[in-house]
Amino acid sequence: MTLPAAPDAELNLTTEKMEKVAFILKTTAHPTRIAIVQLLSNHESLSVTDISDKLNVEQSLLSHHLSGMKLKGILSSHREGKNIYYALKMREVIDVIQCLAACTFL
Amino acid sequence: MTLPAAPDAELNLTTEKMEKVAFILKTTAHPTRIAIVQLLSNHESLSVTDISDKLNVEQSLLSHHLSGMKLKGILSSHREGKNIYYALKMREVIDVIQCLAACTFL
DNA sequence: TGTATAAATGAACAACTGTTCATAAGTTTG
DNA sequence: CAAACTTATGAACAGTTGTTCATTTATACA
Repeated sequence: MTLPAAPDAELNLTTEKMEKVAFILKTTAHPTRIAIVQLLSNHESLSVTDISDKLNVEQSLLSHHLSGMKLKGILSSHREGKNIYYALKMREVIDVIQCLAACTFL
Repeated sequence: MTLPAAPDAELNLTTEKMEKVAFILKTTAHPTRIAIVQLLSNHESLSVTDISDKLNVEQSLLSHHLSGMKLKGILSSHREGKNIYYALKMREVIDVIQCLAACTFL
């Protein structure tokens, strides 16, 4: 299911928008973080240990990534007993990654 | 002209692909570099001074950005007399930025 | 209350990035 | 060839990022 590959649209962003775009790109630009987005795109919400197990990333490191992403508005979280569940808040990120992933020549 | 906003597709990338996606994101994640992509999406090819003038970025700094982007496969370049012209090689990057730019709530 | 489990935090540090500055290298033209 | 112009390069440095480790906070449950 690839995106429709808009045939070379013109790009016309304001400086402000460019900065915002750069911000999003930067915030997502990391294998672990992309894996997190992927996981949460398929799971509605997962606890830190869930994610840690599935991705094989050490608790503390994962926590740093998660809270960073939350801080930047990409994820949301809520506590449920002992666990804290994270969810994908900015779902547009999926589109972006999808879009890039479609560049098969990569 | 917004992208069709594929309604929450599932994401399923291999580790390798995730790394490549992260790489592209990282390579593009900078206001100046996004501006460069934008310029070159509208201009086929421009010399360094052209770009420097239009973006108001100092020559040396721009050169660093340009050669980085070239090294990473995003741009191409060729000499023509005194000037060196850069062009957008990996045009898929436009789609990505387009896509992100469509997230108006940003 | 004490112990176990889950997650966050903060210090420390290496690695990487963005930027500036001075200089070099390639090209044209007088 | 010298002078002018265009672009690249490399050193230096500040700032940011990714990671690890030890510790702390929060919750549950015996």
